[in-house]
Amino acid sequence: MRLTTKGRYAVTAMIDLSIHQANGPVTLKSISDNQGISLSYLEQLFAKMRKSELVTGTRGPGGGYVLARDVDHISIAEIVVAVDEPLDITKCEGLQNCHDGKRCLTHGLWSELSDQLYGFLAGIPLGKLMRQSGIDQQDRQYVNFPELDSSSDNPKLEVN
Amino acid sequence: MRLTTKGRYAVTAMIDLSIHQANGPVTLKSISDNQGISLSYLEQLFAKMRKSELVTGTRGPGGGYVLARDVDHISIAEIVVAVDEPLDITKCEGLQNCHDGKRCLTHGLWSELSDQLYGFLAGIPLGKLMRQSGIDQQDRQYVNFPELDSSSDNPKLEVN
DNA sequence: ATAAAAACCCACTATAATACTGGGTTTTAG
DNA sequence: CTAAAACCCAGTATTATAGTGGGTTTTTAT
Repeated sequence: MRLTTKGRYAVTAMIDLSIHQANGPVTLKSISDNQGISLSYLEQLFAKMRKSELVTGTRGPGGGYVLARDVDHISIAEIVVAVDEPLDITKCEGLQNCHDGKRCLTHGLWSELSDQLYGFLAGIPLGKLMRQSGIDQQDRQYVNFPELDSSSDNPKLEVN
Repeated sequence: MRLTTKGRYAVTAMIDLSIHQANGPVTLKSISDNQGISLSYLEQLFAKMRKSELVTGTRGPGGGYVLARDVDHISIAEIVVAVDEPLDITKCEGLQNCHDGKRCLTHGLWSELSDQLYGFLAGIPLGKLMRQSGIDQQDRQYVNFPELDSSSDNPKLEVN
């Protein structure tokens, strides 16, 4: 399991979507404007999330995207996995063998860690993050974070 | 907090180091051979981990690296953070302002999630992963994973 | 002393992933 | 019929990943 800026874009877009979908389908254009992500990149991300059945798109004027499921039945893990592709298995080639026929450390250990991480992110529903955004489920566009200490400029965090 | 193949390389190398350091300092050459990571790339990774005081290097013949602390006092989180650079803050520029003077969703939500993730990985000491490798603390080089179900070819995992 | 092993350092390069640009075509509401 | 939107695709710029290849210093062993 990887966790990169790409996943963050997807999660961010999904939060924006979940906030605004009460008024009907949300256009990628509006998410693009709100979150500063290019429209075409959003299209790519949503194409994947649509294939993973996290969102459904409706065409035509008044169309856009809505969540395919309730906001509390979509996990962060699902979103992240939907957009980051499985990345060709370079060394082990999916087998248990590598490095001249012996199994490498990486294979088992990272899949173990990855499993744990997946479980962790699977336990965080989109709705939880959405609620933490401090928005009152209305169509407000800009967000503040009362429960977050903004001054914690933590070196361990990497926030774009 | 990011989690990419780079972090996996670092964690893998550190596990290899922790397994072999009983016999004295471990050379990057040996880690390179064991794990199939290029020597120079390892040098880059270890330069960062040395700056983060996770390892100490000794020069000259018989030299190499050892862990700077006990295997149970180095967390996976520390290793990952040591090698993945803070990645220029593109939009918010470290401020709480973005998108025409308003605070963006991403900033607070992802740092919140990132914090949780960090806490999660901080709770996993290197020693735990090392022990899961099934090695008996001896100088055995190749590893099996009795407690892992190899047949779980899980699509959510990305294992190189 | 000298040679060799290793960290340590640096500049460059190849590959791959990220993110975007820009053009389309379909579908559908009005 | 028009326009708004999803949907699609090929290409490109930028960045990160991973590696190559050369060095210098430090230190041990001969």
